[in-house]
Amino acid sequence: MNTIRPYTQIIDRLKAAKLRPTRQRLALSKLLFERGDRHVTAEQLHADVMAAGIKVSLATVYNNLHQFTGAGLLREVVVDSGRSYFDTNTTSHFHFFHEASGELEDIPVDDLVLGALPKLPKNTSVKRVDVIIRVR
Amino acid sequence: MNTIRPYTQIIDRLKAAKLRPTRQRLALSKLLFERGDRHVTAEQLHADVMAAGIKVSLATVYNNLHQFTGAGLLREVVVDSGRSYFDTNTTSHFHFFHEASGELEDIPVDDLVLGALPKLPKNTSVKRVDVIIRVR
DNA sequence: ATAGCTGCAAATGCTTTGCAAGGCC
DNA sequence: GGCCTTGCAAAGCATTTGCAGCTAT
Repeated sequence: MNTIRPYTQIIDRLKAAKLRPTRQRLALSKLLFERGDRHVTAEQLHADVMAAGIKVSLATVYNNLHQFTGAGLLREVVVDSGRSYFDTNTTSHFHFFHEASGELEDIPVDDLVLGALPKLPKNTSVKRVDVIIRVR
Repeated sequence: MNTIRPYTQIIDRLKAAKLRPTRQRLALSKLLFERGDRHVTAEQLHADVMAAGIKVSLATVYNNLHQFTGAGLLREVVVDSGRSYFDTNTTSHFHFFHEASGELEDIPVDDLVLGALPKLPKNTSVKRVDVIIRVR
């Protein structure tokens, strides 16, 4: 059957983020957070959720991806100008980008260690460090 | 005066890249390659070249930026989905990105050393490593 | 009841493309 | 002359926004 059951765990997570567990949001959350680490584009997630039989507009997918990102449940990874990936792994880690397939792959944390950070520009603090190894 | 003199050095560089030294291409080259390291967007460069009194269309700026990139004279840096920077420094180095101003800044090579690269996915080779430290 | 969500379609912003006219070799 | 370049305007694409109607609490 195609109904999405309202999993307590996900609902609690959404409540903690002050996001109402609507039908659409629940469906998206299930796809994102119950399948392990994922790297999805808005289009892909939209296709997924439609395939699961839940009607959600693409605009709503975008809105939710950004709300999740704002709440710290997702991390946005920019690879191309013109395409954003959303990563369900919000811990500090880096990526391989496969130019041929357009896929993102996590780099195991221990496999790439950054040396000491450089001296930062005056009056700034680090918001995030992005490392992308482009392979083909 | 506003005329751009056809600098031999630049012309040779263009010839080596099999790009005809047209008036527009020369003007763009001068702005890009005679001012030290620069990080420009297509829009910025277009504004610069217009300010220098040479009429160049935005499409031509894009075309040339890509031709230069293809010829290895520039390097494209993706920071945002929806905005591309072109870097005149084509040597291996990393960047600070100032979120507030939208500016890119080179990190001195010695200031950030990458540890050993991780094991690559099967049948792949590294095309490029991008490191962006986002500060605010 | 009401603040928050959603869907749709239109708008946006950057970038690319098609094609006729122009310029370099 | 022939081929590369350019300019313009139109098209493309991913993403955002405005707003009327819906829904969770």
